[in-house]
Amino acid sequence: MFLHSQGELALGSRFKAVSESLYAAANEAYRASGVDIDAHWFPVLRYLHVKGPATVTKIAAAIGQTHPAVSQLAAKLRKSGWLTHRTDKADARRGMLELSAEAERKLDRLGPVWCAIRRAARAAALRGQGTLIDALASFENDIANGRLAAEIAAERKRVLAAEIEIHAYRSEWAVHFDRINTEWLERWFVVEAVDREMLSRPDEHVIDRGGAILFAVLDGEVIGTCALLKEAPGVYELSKMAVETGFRGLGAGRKLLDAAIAEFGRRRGKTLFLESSKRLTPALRLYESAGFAHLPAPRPGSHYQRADVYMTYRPTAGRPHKKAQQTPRRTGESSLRVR
Amino acid sequence: MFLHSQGELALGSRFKAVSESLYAAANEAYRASGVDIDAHWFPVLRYLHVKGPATVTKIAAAIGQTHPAVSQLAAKLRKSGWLTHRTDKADARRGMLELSAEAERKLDRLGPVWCAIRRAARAAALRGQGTLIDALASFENDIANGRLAAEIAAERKRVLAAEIEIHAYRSEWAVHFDRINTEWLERWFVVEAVDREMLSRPDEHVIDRGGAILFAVLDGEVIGTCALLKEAPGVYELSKMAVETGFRGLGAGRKLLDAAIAEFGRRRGKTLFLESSKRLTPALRLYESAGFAHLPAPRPGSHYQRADVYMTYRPTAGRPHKKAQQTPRRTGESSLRVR
DNA sequence: TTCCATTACGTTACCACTTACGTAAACGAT
DNA sequence: ATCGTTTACGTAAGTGGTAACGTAATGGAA
Repeated sequence: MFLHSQGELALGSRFKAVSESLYAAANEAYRASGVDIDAHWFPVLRYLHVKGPATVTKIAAAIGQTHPAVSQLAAKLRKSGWLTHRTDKADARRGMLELSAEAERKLDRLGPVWCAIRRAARAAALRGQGTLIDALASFENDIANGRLAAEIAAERKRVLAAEIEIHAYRSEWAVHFDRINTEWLERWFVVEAVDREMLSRPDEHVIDRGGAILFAVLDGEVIGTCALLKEAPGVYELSKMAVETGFRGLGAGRKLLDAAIAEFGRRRGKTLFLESSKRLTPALRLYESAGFAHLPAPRPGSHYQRADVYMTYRPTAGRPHKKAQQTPRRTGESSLRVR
Repeated sequence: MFLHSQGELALGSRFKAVSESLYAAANEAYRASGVDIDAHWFPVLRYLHVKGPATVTKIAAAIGQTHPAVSQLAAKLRKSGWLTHRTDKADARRGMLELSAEAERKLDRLGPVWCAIRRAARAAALRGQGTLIDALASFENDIANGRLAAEIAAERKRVLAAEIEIHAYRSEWAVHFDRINTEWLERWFVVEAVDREMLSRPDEHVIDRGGAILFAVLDGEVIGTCALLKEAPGVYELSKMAVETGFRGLGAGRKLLDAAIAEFGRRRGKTLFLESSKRLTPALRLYESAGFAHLPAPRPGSHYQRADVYMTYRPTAGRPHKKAQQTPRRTGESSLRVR
């Protein structure tokens, strides 16, 4: 092609073409998943999904676009029911954009598609070797002959066919323990120094002190974590339970919780407690169904100021363990998490 | 930035943003050069400049855009005098787009700017680690802090300040000998098997047979070539004289010709001839001014079927050699070339 | 000769995004 | 308390592109 002979001079045109092809490939994947979503909406929707409600200008700055672009898209998404908008009471200029419940539910399940796109794109980018021009040419080639789209479809199939597995701690997964919990903390609270410390050195703060960390893994991707912190001999705290945005409602939370309780049993623990927040109702319902019972909050000597829920595990109070594994709930636990 | 945390998922948005920034950076360089041109026009204008007149659909296919895009741009460029349009007599559907004389003249001088853009872009790409995604991040970084624009400006200054030098043959420049002559041949005639053979192995076909190849070099970039082929003892043919598109009118052709004649003298040659075409009037005028005189074409035993001009060097017929070096002509020799 | 598929290319409508600008609220210095 | 500046965000207009369609010429095949 003529443009390729122009070396770096035509990079602008080629980047733009690649950009549009990527949007098209992503849209194809969304259509295949039966989700009525446009790839151009991704930055805004994903931002709101991961970070929670935000203003127009904040989103614009975060995703590198102008605020009119976000404003116009938001207007459209509001009309089609993806977003709700309420003006701030404190500052009448500001309007908080928030995902509708339905939008949240749709996005909660998009993880596998995103995973497929990410993998296929990464593979295509890595196949390009050498100079930028060569790498770009390889990428363009994969797009032109449909390889990228084919790989996205194949990866999607793989991921959808895979089962969620629970694995014990591996130090190479520490980064995911950090990533998933940090994302969750930023969404719902704030990351404090204590959090950063534990998340950055989980070997030291959890494993070496007699605790355990479990990972939910889907086709090789870490999508959820859960920790069992040893408070005292026989006393464990269930903590750092989080499922990655986009992989909710697949039963990962339930499997993590069951596995954590099993691990607690294997260690012949006497007391298993957790602290959480009333805001996280879906998570609380999960705990209740697994056999946790409420105690008056706060727990004496609690590490967390904002914890207004305190629960302990009472095996007889919940339904039997077996049943939990047989019929994993698939209804939207939008934020399975213990604090 | 939020988008960067999304890995390959946001590649589409990022490519698009970088693309737009590249256009902006290029536009800044054009503005600095005082050329009233938009970077978005580059693929179309450059195609016409390098390849010659073409139809809408042909251009569209070559530059990877849709034909309406080219059609609309062509309409705009026609209005502002960059293009002329004449419908084909043989096929009334087709219309040949052609650069106006003024456009040709402008583009002939843009080589230094393009060179600067190419160098700065390549440098930015090399700062990335090698994969496409790293290169993208490097570009984003250099664009954000203004480094790309600064380097384009700096390179432009360097190139503009540089003098055109004539250098003897180096085998690592063989690729440029091929590139520049192939571009030229494709523009004006067609590349035949004989051409391809000589251009791909100049050592063997020119140097080893007692000939010479000269290169015009501007700040390290090879922008022109010229060959002295040994026909027989004391008999040389001036051939393969070409200056790269975009570097015309800088005097490279004149310098190459003078250097070739000097080399001919150094070898104590008796006869120096060339074959060319009547279509290439600016080149013919250059040869005449350097001391070449017309003989009846075709030359007995000519290699070239389409050569309808045959000239030999008559030192006394032209103005003295010294003067040529003192006052290089800078008027538009749009296609300095011997065939 | 007729007819239909193909080719060339223009037109239209639309889309995502931009720049430029306007409005209103909030803020801060005097 | 006032007034200029900043912030938030909407609107309008323009840009560069696409998809879809229309039209006219061309070129076989029936």
